[in-house]
Amino acid sequence: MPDEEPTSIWMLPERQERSGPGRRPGYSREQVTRTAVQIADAEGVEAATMRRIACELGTGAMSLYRYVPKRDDLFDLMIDMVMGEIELPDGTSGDWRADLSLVAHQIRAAGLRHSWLIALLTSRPTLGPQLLRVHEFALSALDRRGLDIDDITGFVGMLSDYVHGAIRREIGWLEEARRTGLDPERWKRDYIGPYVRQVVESGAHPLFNRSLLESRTAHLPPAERFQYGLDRVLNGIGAHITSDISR
Amino acid sequence: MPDEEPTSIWMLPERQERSGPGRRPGYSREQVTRTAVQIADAEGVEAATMRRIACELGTGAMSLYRYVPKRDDLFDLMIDMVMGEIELPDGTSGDWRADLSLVAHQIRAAGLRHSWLIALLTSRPTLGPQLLRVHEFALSALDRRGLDIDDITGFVGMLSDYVHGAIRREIGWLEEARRTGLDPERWKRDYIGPYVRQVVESGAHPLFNRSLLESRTAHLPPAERFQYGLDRVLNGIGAHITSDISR
DNA sequence: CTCTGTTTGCGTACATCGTACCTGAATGGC
DNA sequence: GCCATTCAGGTACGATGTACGCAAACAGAG
Repeated sequence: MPDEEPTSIWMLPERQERSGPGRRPGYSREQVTRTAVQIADAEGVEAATMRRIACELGTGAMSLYRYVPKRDDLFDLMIDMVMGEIELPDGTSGDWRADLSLVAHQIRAAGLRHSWLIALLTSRPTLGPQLLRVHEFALSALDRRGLDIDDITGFVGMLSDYVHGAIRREIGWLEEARRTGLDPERWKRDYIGPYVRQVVESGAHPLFNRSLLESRTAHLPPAERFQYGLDRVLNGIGAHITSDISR
Repeated sequence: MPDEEPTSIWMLPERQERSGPGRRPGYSREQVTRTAVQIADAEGVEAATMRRIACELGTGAMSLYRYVPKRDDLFDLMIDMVMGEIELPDGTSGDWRADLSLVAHQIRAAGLRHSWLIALLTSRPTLGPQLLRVHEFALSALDRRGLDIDDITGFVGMLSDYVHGAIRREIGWLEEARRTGLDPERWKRDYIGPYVRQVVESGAHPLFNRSLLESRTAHLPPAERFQYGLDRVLNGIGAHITSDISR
């Protein structure tokens, strides 16, 4: 029956190990996904091709299609595997600020460990079980605080937007240098450097210049810069919480 | 001299129209970019291949490389052309809230007109002249309000993150349906629908369920929903402005 | 054990992509 | 009119996702 009707990867169960006579599957969906994640970590997501993953597993490219319907579905699986690395307590603590900070820092850590994560996560809507788990934790951190569900959803979205944007700003240029093949040093000096210098020296963008030259947080450790922006987002949320002694 | 050393597209001038004897260029960088934008608008950015663009212009694929070094550079040019559509007054009005709202709504409009814009814009750091113009306007809207440059940059980044995220949420599912080739109706009913229903019925994510089922803004016109979140972001900024009667 | 039906492993093949290279035509200066 | 120069565009290469089909492996029936 080759006419698999197209359905979400999360609805499509993996081939059972013992469904009847025939060869036993030599690999698993989870194993394929883990290999793809490892390759993407080491060489970028564009290196995680079907052939390369299969080669790493010691098999042929087409074998992977026994475990994953399409390459895009594999991306969803990779995202969800990495979201599974995010460790959260069983329930919220009651301190919404601490809970949301925890989620934010955990996602940042995952995004730094896997530099392809944010690009994939924001390139397409995906709703894997692990992502849902993290999302639900963030939502419940703001529950029972006098906010209606639309505000809760909106604030979590706002936080999410900030985290994704901040991580992108943190690794964006580095990733771009790697993607073009140049080493970051040379890329910065010979490729983007001259242009930025020209823009600065033109004097046409005074505030942009100040944000480059006069910034103090720009030379802060990235983690502190992240926290700096995160605090502003959390303050924005706190301003809408009536009993806002942050707990 | 074919050893063009790699440099930013913004530093690489277009071939002069009259540099010496030889044929006159039949096209222009701007013309190639506009064609690419039109194709991407109509059929998605993945349809704007070098061959397709050239075909549309009535020429061969390789001819385009006389105007654009690489395909990625063409993406930067497309982004900047669309950012050029954003109309802003010559200077800020003095009402920072109105100015930032204007930028946000203009970017949203551009993102809806060109459904590929946000995906490209957030997939790689780019700094074209038109993007710089818009960025500078947003920065200067918050200038002279008692904020230091780090706060100004941070708030504009926060706003930018929200706008990108909100647009993605607005067109994300629609785009995904188009990308997979199914019509949105069928995609929603047969593809993602059953999974979401299963998630909801499992009852494992009560707040996620409420955000789907009890939301009032979810059934609001998209423009109002955008404004709803935008107001929250602007409130967050306003809370940090000392003389905050919004002007 | 032998046979048979089922399921997986995987090689082959195809369409499509970006783009390196090369040939030939067009064109302005002498 | 000749020539150096420059662009148009065909051909070609390597890489991609993946449709297709065949051979191998294995469980159960006889």
